[in-house]
Amino acid sequence: MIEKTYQPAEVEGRIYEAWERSGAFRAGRAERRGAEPYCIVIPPPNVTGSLHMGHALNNTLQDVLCRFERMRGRDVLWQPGMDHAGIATQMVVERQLMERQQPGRRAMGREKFLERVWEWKAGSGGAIINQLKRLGASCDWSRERFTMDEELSKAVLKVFVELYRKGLIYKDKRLVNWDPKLLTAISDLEVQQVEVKGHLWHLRYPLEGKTFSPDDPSTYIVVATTRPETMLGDTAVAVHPENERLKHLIGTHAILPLVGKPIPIIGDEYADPEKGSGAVKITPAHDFNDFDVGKRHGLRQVNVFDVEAKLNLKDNDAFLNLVPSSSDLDAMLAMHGADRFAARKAIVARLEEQGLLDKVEPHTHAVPHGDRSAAVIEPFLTDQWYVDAKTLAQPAIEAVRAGRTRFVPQNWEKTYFEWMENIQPWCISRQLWWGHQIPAWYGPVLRDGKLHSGSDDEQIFVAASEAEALAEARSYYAQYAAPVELVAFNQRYDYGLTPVGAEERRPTKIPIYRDEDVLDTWFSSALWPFSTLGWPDETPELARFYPTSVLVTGFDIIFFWVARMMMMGLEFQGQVPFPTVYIHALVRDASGAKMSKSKGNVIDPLAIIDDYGADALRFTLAAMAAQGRDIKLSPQRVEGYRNFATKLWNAARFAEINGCVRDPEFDQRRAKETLNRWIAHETAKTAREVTEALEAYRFNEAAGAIYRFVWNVFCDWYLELSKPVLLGPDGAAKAETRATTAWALDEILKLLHPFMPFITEELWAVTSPSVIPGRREAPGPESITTIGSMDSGLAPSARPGMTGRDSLLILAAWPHHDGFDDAAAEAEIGWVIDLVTAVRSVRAEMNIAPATLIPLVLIASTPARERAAKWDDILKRLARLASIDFAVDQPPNSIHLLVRGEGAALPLKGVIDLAAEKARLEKEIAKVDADIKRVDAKLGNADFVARAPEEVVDGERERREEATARREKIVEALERLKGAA
RNA sequence: GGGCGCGUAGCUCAGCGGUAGAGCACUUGGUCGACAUCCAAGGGGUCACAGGUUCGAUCCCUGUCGCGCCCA
Repeated sequence: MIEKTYQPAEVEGRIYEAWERSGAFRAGRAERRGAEPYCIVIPPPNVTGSLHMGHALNNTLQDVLCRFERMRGRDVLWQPGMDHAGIATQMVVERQLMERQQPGRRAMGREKFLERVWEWKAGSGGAIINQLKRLGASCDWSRERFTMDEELSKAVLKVFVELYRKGLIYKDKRLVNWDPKLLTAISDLEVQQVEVKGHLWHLRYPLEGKTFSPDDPSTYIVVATTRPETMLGDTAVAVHPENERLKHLIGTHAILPLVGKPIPIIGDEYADPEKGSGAVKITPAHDFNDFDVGKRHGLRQVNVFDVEAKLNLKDNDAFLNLVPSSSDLDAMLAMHGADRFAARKAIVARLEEQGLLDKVEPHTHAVPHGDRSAAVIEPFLTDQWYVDAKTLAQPAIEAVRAGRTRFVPQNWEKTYFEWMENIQPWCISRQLWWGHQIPAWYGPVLRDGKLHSGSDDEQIFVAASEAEALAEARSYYAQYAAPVELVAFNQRYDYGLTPVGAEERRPTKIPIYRDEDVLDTWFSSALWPFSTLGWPDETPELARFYPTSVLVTGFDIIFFWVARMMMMGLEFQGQVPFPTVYIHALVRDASGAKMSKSKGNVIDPLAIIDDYGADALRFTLAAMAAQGRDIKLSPQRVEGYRNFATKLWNAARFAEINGCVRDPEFDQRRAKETLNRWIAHETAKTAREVTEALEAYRFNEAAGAIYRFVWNVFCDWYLELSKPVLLGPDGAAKAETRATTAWALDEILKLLHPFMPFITEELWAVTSPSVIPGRREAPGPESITTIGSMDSGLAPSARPGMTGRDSLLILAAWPHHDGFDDAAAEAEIGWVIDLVTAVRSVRAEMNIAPATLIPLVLIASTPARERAAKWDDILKRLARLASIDFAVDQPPNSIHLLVRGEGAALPLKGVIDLAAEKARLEKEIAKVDADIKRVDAKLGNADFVARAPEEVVDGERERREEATARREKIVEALERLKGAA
C-alpha cells in the first residue's frame, strides 16, 4: 500500500542508498558500452565549502541534465570532486590551531603543517559531498577527484613544465596584488574593489632652486594623492604635457618633502589636468598606474614597505640612495616598522607642520581588498610566476568566435570576449604552503666562468621531479667537480667555499633549492576537464569523455574558471573542453539581495530540504531557472512545489486504490476508449515539450510543462473523467482504463524524475517492485529475486499480480511517443471539459448551491448529441446536472452557454435572477463587440490585408466569423430572456 | 567612465511582432472515498515613459527615468 502521506525525510536517504548500491551513477556500465557518452564535470566546490543555494541550483541543473541523458540511454559520467582551496583551507587550519592553542604554522614547520591539513581534510573537509548527496546528485562517486590527488598533481606538474619550456610561464618582477595579512600574492580576480570614503590630500612639493614659501605658489607644485604615506617612495611628479598651467615645469625638479632629494617633473598623459591639482606624484613601486608611468620614463622603483605593509626604511638602499641626512630623515627613520595607516597620519601631520599640506578634500574611491582576508591589498613589487595568458587566450577566443564552444544564454560571450581580449598576465604563485609546490629549483648562476648568487640573480631549473631538476643542474654545473646538493631554503648560499689560491675560492658543494611557493588553486582547476579523466595518461576515459558535453556554472566564475579551462584544454588537448557552457543565474533572497552571511539573509538549502524535501527544492530551482534572470527564492514558492509532490503522491494512491496496475502488454496507441486515447495524446504532447525544453536548457519550461500536465490535465481531468469507469462494473473499458492510468502514471514518473528523483523513484518502486525481468508472478516480498546490484531496499510492496520493473526508474527509458497524436480524442474530451467548465461558471455566478442539480438542454448538432449521450454520466456528475435534454431552439427562461461554437441552455426558471442573467449576457455581447471591432479595424485596413501574411489575415477573418456567430446566439438568447420576462 | 541586464497582475516571475500568462496572495463557494499540502469559480495589468520602424509593437530601434550587476 502507498502510505497516506509522502515523508521525504523517511524516503530520501533510503532511495539514495539504493541508487548508489545499484551502480546507476557509474559511467561505463557494461550495457552502455556502445552508447553515446555524456559527460559533465562538476564545478569543484572548495574542500572547505558547505552547500549554499548557489551550489544547490548549480547541481540541481546538472543533475537534471545527467538524469535526463541517462534515461535517454547515454553513458553518463558526472565527474565529481573538490578543489583544495589553497588560501581558504590554510586559513581554516591555522584558525583551528589558534583555537586549540597549538603551535602555529611557522612554529610547526611546513611538513608538519601539511600533515595537519590532510588530517583536517580527512576529518572535516568535504562536508559538501554529503550535502550534494542529500540534494540527490547522481555523480559517479567512484571517480571522485581532488585537485591535490597524486594523479591530478602529476597533471599540474606536467602543465607547468611544458608551459615553462614553451616560454608561456615565466618569472617576473612586477607589481602584484599583495595581501599584507596573508602574506601572499593574489590574482586580480581575487581582489574586490570596495568603495571607501577617504580623502584626497593636496601636498606641496617645493621646486628645486626656489625657496619654499607657503604664501608663494610659484615656489612649489601641488600634487593630489589618496595615499600620502607612499610619498616616501616617490620618484617623480607627473603633469599632463598639454597642461597650460604646469607644463613649463616639465624637465625641472621638485624636492621630495621629508626626504629631501630632488625628483624630476615629467610630462605624461596619465596626469589628468581635470583631476585633483593637475599634478600627481609617481610612486612606481606602490601603484599600478605609476608603475607603467615609471616604465615609460625609466624611473627608479623605491619600495618603502615590507611584506606586512609596514614602513621599511632602515638599510633600505633604494630609499636611502642619494638622500642627504636631515632631521626630517631622522624622523622618518624613526618610523621604521610603523604600520601604513599610522605612517599616513604621521606623515600628513609632519607635512602640515611645515606648511606643505595644501588642502584635504573628502574623496570616495575604490580600494582593493582581498576577497579572503578582507585586508586592504597593497600593490607590491615582488618576483612571481606568471602565465602568459594573452598568448593562451588567442585560441580560446577563436574557439568561441568559431562557435566550437557556445554560451547559453549567448550574451555571456560578450563578457567572455571582453575579459579575454584585455587579459593580463596571470600571477600563479602564492606564498602559501597548502597547494602544488612550484616545480622550480634555483642555484647560483654561471657567468664569466664564476658562480654568482643573490635573490635577483639565480639559475632556474624547472622539472617535473627533483631527480630531473638535479640532473639538469648537474649538467649545468658540469665544469665543477663539487657535488650539486639539494638544500633547504635558508642554506641556499652555503657553498662551503674553500680557498684555492690567494684570490680564488672554489665551492666544495653547489646548493640548489626548491621554490617554496605553491600554485594558485585555479591553476589546477583549469585542468579539471582532463586531469580528472586521467591525463597525462592516455586513459580510456579521456578518450571517451573528452571533450565533455556541457559545462554548467554561474557567471561569476567565467573568468576564474571557464576561460582558464578553455585555454588549458585547447593547449593540452587541442580541443575545447566543452561545446556548450550553460550559465545560470545567481540565487538571491526573496527581496533580491545577494545572500551573504554578514547580511544574515542566507537561505540554507539543507534547512529547506528538511522542511519540504529535496524534490521540492530542486523543482523550485529548476522552475525558476529561466535564462538571463536571477532567482529570488522564497520558501513560499518551495512550499508550492512541495504541494505538487503531494498531489502526485495522492494521484498515485488513487490509482492504486482503484486497481490501476501496470500491464506490460498494454499499448496505449491501441487503446479503444476515447478518454484513454486522449490522455495518451496529452502525454505524448507533454513528453515532447519536456524533451525539447531540456534539449534547449530551458529548465523552467520543462518544469512548467510537466507541472501543468500532472496537475491540470492528469489529476484535474483524466482522473476525474475516469472515475465512473473505474468505479463502475468490470469489463473491457475498465480494464483498459486501469492499464492506461498506470501507464500514464509511469510516463509521468519518468518525465518528472530528473526534477523530482526521490518521490518518483519511490512511487516507481511502490507501484511495482524491481524484480528480474520475466519473473512475472512475484509471490511476495520475501521471495522476490532482486537483480543483484539492483537490489534496492526500496519499499517492498510487491503484491500478487504486480509485474516487475526492468530497472530502477533512474535507468528507465525516457518516453518518446513518435509523434502520437489524436485530434479526434482531443476534440471530444476538450468539448466535455469546456462544457463542464461553462456550466460550473454559470453555477458559481448565479450562486446555485452545489447540492442543487440543474437541467441542461443542448441545442446542438448530431455529433454533440452523441457525445452528450456517451458522456451523460460524467457530465451530470461533474457539472452537477439533473438531466440532459436536447432541443432545436433555446427554451424560455434559460441561461445561454456557448461551448466550442455550439449552444446549450440551463432552464432555470425560479432559480435564476433574470436581471442578473440579462446583465451577464449584455456584458458578453460587449466583449464580443469589442472583439469584432478590433478585427474589423484590422480587416478594414487595406495595408493589413495586402501586407500581412495570408494565414494571419485568414485567421482574422475566421475570428470575425466566429465572433459574429457567437454574437448572434447571445443576442438571440437575450431576446428570448426579454420575451420571457 | 566602459560593459551587461532588468522595469509585465498586490508579490515573485514566464512570455513575446498578430486577441496578455503562471505560482503565491486575494474574493466567493465547497468535505461526492486520491488529495484542505485539497476542489470549483472569480476579481485584478494604458506590459516604466517618450519617440521611431511596421499593415500591426508589451515584444524590434533610439532616447529618458528608475534599479541591479560586472570591469576600470
